[in-house]
Amino acid sequence: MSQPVSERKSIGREAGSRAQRQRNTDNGTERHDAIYRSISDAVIEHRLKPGARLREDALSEVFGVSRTGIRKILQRLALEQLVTLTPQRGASVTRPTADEAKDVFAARQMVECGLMAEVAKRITEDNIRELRNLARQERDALRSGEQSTAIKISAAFHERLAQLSGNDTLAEFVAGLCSRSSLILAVYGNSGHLGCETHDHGELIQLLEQGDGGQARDFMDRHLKAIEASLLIVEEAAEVPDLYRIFGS
Amino acid sequence: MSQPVSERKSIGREAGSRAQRQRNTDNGTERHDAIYRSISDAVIEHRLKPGARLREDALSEVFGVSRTGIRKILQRLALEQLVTLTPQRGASVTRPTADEAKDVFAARQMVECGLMAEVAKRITEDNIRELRNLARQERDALRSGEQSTAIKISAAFHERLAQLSGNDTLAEFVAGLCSRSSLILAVYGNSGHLGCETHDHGELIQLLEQGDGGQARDFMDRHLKAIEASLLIVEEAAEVPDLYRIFGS
DNA sequence: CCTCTCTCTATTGTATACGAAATTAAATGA
DNA sequence: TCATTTAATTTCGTATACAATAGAGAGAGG
Repeated sequence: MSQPVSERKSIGREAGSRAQRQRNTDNGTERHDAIYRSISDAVIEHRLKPGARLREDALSEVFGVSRTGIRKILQRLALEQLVTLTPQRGASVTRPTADEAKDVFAARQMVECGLMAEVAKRITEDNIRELRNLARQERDALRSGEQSTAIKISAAFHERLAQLSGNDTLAEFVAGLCSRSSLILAVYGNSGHLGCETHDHGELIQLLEQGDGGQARDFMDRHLKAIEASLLIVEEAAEVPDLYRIFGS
Repeated sequence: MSQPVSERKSIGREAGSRAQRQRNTDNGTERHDAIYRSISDAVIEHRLKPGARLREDALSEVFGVSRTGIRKILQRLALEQLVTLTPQRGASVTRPTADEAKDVFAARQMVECGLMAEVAKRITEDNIRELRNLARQERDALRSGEQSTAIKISAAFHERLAQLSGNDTLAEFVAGLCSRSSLILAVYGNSGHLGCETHDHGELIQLLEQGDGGQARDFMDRHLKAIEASLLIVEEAAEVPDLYRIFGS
């Protein structure tokens, strides 16, 4: 369980090497993007659990790309805080701390709520349709019990919403926050009571359709507060327990 | 001027190679960080102008590190939007567009203003002293006509302010925005009328010292609006001019 | 039986070499 | 004289090889 990748060490070893040799001709950027998304999704959907080590060799064998490319991807993931890169020990899926969770949700509350007015102003019929579509997919995933898929789609919903504000910088920031939130939900989430309530997003869309930015903002505020409140934040053990304090002097 | 680095091509060529070979023993991360800061500062202080190409082997010769390390640093800078990495043509200092400038300042307004209340609550005597120190340094730099230094210190001031909120995620975001702002100021800045007025920061510190979060927020709002208003945004030429529209049908 | 130390292996960090793509310059034809 | 095509040079993208380090495991001593 702690080495989720190395289980498949033997998959496509020589085949991978050959494939990548030939692929040199076509556009490598796409391939790297695909791998990036692949790992990112695995982390977000909790198929790679926090703390899992991501060895460069193993990844390069699985994806048939040399370590150089993997390192690039890993660095990108590290800057998004999805993986942690410890200096001489390699990469591992980040294990978000309670503080981090608090910060991320505070950030989301500030930015996403702040964006609602602009979104309500700029939203079009097409956008509404698209959002409804996402909300429906999320509901379906939730019904069929695919929690991780639901979490991913929920993140995509919030991400798209931020994009509609027209501010690319803030949209990108929100996207990063949503990814991290997915990870946080995967760790601290109460499995019985998933992050976003099913009907929440639908209601929000309705408010936006009416062009009521103020109410949308308030709704988003409650929505995010509700998600945060649903987290099971356990006070984590200190790295090195303070035995003196615990056992008296 | 368009190849600001290659002028010094011959500096420390073999010496660099030897040095790095030996330096393998001590911590290489520091060296990379130093190079990163070096380039970052050069961009922020406008010694490297927007559009300037950053050739990998030129940088590797200047800093005495192999291209591999340079690439890593360049990617980090690219993710912070300080340099642009065009697929098959290498790295260059990003030339912020007017839209980007607008987005960045909108983001700063939302986040930095939103943070003021928390900052006012948490600020300590030591923090006040530190901020006053920065404000003084900025004033001095401005008096001696060192605009680029003043811009850098001003960014550091805003950055530190955000850190005091205790929300690391938002603080990092603000730090990135400040770097980009420096670049924007370097491009669109009216040289007669530098971004932050000298007395502004001092006044802000005073409001924070009094613990008046509301007023601090309003002040920051005006402050950022003033900076943005001071920008000389020229409508940029479209990549490919629409000749039909210009010359009639 | 537990703990401490030493060695060895596994994994990362860095440099270098090779191959591909793009831009530039020159040459030739219209 | 200008445009078009081709060749050459420059620069990036990727793989591989080698060096260094941290962690695990075994062995010895208490």
